[in-house]
Amino acid sequence: MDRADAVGFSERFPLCSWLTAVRCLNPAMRLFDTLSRTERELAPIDGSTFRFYCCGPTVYGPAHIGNFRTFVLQDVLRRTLETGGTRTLHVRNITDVDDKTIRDSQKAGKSLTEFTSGWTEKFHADCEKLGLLAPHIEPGAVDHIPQQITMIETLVEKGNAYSSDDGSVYFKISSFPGYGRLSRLDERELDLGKTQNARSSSDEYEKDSLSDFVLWKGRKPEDGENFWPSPWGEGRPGWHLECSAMIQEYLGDSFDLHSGGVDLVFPHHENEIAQSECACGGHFAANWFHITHLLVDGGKMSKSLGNLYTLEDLAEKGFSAMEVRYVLIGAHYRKPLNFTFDSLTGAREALSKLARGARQLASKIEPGTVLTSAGFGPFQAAWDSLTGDLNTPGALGGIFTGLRESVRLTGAEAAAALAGMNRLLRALGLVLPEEAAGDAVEIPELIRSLAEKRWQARLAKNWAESDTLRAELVEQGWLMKDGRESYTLEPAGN
RNA sequence: GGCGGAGUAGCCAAGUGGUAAGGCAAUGGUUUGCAAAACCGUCAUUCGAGGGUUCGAUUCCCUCCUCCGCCUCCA
Repeated sequence: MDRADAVGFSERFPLCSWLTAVRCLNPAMRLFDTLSRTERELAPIDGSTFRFYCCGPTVYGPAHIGNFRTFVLQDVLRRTLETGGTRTLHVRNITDVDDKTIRDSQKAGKSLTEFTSGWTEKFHADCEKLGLLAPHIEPGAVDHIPQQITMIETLVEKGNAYSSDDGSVYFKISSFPGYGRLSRLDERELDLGKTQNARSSSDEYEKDSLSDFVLWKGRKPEDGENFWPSPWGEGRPGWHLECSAMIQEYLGDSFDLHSGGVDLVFPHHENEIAQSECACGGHFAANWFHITHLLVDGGKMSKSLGNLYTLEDLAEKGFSAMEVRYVLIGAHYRKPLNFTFDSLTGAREALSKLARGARQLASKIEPGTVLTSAGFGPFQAAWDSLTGDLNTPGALGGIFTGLRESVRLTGAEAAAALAGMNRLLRALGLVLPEEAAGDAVEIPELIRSLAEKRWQARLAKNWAESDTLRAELVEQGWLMKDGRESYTLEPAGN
């Protein structure tokens, strides 16, 4: 199957020799598809570029590490595909108009755009710290109002949507038989009939069926300045429709993969399928990739429990974004991941162990050797884990195992192993700590002189004074480590 | 209540119808004036509980317990 596919690829692209070679060595990866509930091989449906869409953040505050679990795993998926020689087109939106962005921008006394662009910038800064590749296209909903209106018009024309008296437009779920397939919603669960309580409920908009969802929201006073003209009067787009319209704009009617957190399966993605397949008439996404939620200390993350962390919160506690990334890829994406501070500390140790391993491997290679090997050497098992349903913890384990195996390697074999390891690290998006990272820390003059005093005492074999001074340094929060010819100082207990 | 997912050593976690990867922590050793760091070694007869199928199950089936997610705009 894999081989046959590779042959087909080379026939289609006879000139892409290096790409073909990579593909032959590393056949396309496999990934579990939420809709079909099977593991499937990921191959671009257009034969050249793997085009995928990720539901991005709603920019009304800082993203937390739970959000980033999703974005990091999406990043690993992209990196793995690219490492395997597949070209990608990555689209991730910014949700910049919805109830929360409007509400909070008003609270902040800012315009919606001013408010959301601030949080978008913050999001980008966090992404960069985490080593996330920037999407090729990052559309915002506000910039795509015409496309959204066009899609709604199409749905109304086709009889899949209807407008109500208050200027809102709803999608008629009963017009799409496939509704509920992704989330396995039993039809009995849906209230498909016209009900009286729909009209009399506290719901703010008028719709025929309780299950019907809004495509366009008629203007309301609390929207403030945030409304746009439309054939149904002034208003703003519904959240679900934003994604469908932007997907059609940048990826067309059909594309390779759609992704988001599990919570988006229903109703968001279910609704997207309904809108897009009714409006465009084709098959929407070929694959669905959903990332399970992060737990903190075994439970749900929430502000009230005080366990909702942002990168900034963790940085204040002395943890780097790369350490956070390591923790986030430390569990399989379809299983819950329990985030703890112990695992963050563990990530620090694990990362420096990887860095030592890489340095040791590099030390066995002639300087100037070009790492051209296309294989993975002792890290083949790690690569197989990664390309087999994106098993990131399996891949991490495989790197450590491969590192142990490569201890015996020399020359060209060591070079090939290092090339394989680097390729894996790139796929996982891990950047290893530099050897002398501690040098960046500023050491106060008092500490310097204490350390120097102790070093002299130690050279004079005055152990008692030496130990007293070291204890004093610890009290000041500094750890002094003796080397053969000199010493190092680092902040203790971080 | 409905649907979906998870329970593997102190912690974070892979994995498999044939007898449990890896990381952290812990611990023994080498080294060090002593430490730290580094390096070498040890570390689950057992995979939530109880049944069943099987030559054999942690892995398949059933029941139970616990936890988590979704059930209309939360990644």
